Amino acid sequence: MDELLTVAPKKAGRERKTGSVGNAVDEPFVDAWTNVKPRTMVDHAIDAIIEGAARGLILPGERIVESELASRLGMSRVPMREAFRTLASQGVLTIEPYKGIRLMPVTSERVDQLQDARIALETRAATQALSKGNNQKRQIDVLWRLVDVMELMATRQDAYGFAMADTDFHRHLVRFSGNPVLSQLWESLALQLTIIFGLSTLDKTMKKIIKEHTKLIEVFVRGEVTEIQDELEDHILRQTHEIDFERVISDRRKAKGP
Amino acid sequence: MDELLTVAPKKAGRERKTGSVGNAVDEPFVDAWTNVKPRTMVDHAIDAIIEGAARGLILPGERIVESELASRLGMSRVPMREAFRTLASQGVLTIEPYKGIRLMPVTSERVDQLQDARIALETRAATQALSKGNNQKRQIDVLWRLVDVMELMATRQDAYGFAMADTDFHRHLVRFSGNPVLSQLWESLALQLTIIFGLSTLDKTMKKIIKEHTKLIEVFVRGEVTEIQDELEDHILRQTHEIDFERVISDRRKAKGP
DNA sequence: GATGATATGATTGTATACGATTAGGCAATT
DNA sequence: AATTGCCTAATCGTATACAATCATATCATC
Repeated sequence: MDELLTVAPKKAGRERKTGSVGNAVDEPFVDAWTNVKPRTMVDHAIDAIIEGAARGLILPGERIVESELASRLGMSRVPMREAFRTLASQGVLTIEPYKGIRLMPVTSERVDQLQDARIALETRAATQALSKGNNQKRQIDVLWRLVDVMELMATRQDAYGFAMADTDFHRHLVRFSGNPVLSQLWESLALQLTIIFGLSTLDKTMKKIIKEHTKLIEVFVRGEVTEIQDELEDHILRQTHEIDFERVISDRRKAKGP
Repeated sequence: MDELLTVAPKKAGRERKTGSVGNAVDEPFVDAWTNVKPRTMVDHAIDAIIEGAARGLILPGERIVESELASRLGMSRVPMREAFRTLASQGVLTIEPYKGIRLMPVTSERVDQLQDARIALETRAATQALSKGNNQKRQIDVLWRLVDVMELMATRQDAYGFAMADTDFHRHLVRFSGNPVLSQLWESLALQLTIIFGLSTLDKTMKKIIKEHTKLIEVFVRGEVTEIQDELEDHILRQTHEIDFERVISDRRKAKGP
């Protein structure tokens, strides 16, 4: 970590939780105020680590020194360690007592495992969403809007924004299951995948990806369980295969190198 | 928390990780030494909270005061808080900044959600296990042995031991997928369900439960994907329906009452 | 009586200080 | 040369001390 992590400041006041476009499945607009929680140093630390990892300031498998990062972020080691515990429990970091903390090691095998777990969660979520009839206009509109965002980002060649919209698409699909447990597990996977892939979305296949998402929506509207399951599985596996994993890693190393 | 949590002492030395019967899918016996990690205060705290919750010393939704529990376990608040962060990230606790820590609130709705997520993970795991041919003698033997344990515990009327064997059965089934990510997510669910149901397994249906597991093994051996998926889903849902949820809660309150 | 301001105690969030463990170098020994 | 023991620096784990926040009670005001 040679570069400064200029992440922390961000106002010490109160803000809302990590937002995304829409609200929950049924809840109208109630929580907009009740969800306003104080942001502690731990939250900042968590955000900083995630962002630092996604931006390649910390590479997979690399060691993180508590005191160093703490002082860099302008806090003491105590909240730092609490952030570590949270992220370790989510699979982002590994803690070895008295040895140190490392960013999760990344192999193509592990990516496959994460994607496989994703398939498990997303297919179940879609199935449950359908069985609850959560594929009506209200939900579909959200998905179409996100595809619009993806198209916008594609024309702008904004790989980061594109990836975020893609993530949001799937996040909402999972939410339509109405099962927060599924959502929470999914978020943990999404976090790890975000860190692994970072900003490195390959622009040439954006059109293809958009097409796949429109197909997903169409199938979801139709409401055939096995069909959406197969479509989702194929979609996720395609994503894995289309990413040149070794290139992502080597790009990272180069970008950070000297 | 009126009663003493006499959980902590347990020697300060080094022990191995939380054990279960067998090893991983492929790994032989290599890690028996390399896996020996130092046990820190945080580990003790985590164990104590889980055990205290499973034994009903802390009830769902109930508040936990850091300093109180810390002194009870003979440690300072710092490792205590790290344990809280870990468990909160696994859904066992809820943290509200400056307000306090609570054991997860429990409703029958949440149990359904947990079980639903379990179905997602276990059916996928079984599917993957089959596709990798991990339903050979070596794996099946493990499952049969666990059914034997269940029978032994049933004759002994040892509800706790029975529940543990049941859990181990499913744990191994998930492991046979060879996907540690699935396993990790599953452990998080198992932890929450353990805390919710605690020791309160109802003895009258033990025989029925054993029969269900033998059926599961048979179907697993046969290797038909959709069949094992359906069987697993039914099995898990039956478990949910057979448990008198309100009774579990009220028993807890009574047992702790005065 | 309802409302609002203010003080007080309990509890959480954070910083600092100290003890414990590891990793690596170097010399002594075999 | 390989092994062993000991030393030191770096880093982690834990305890303690202090600051920030919340909840409640008390009181004044209308």
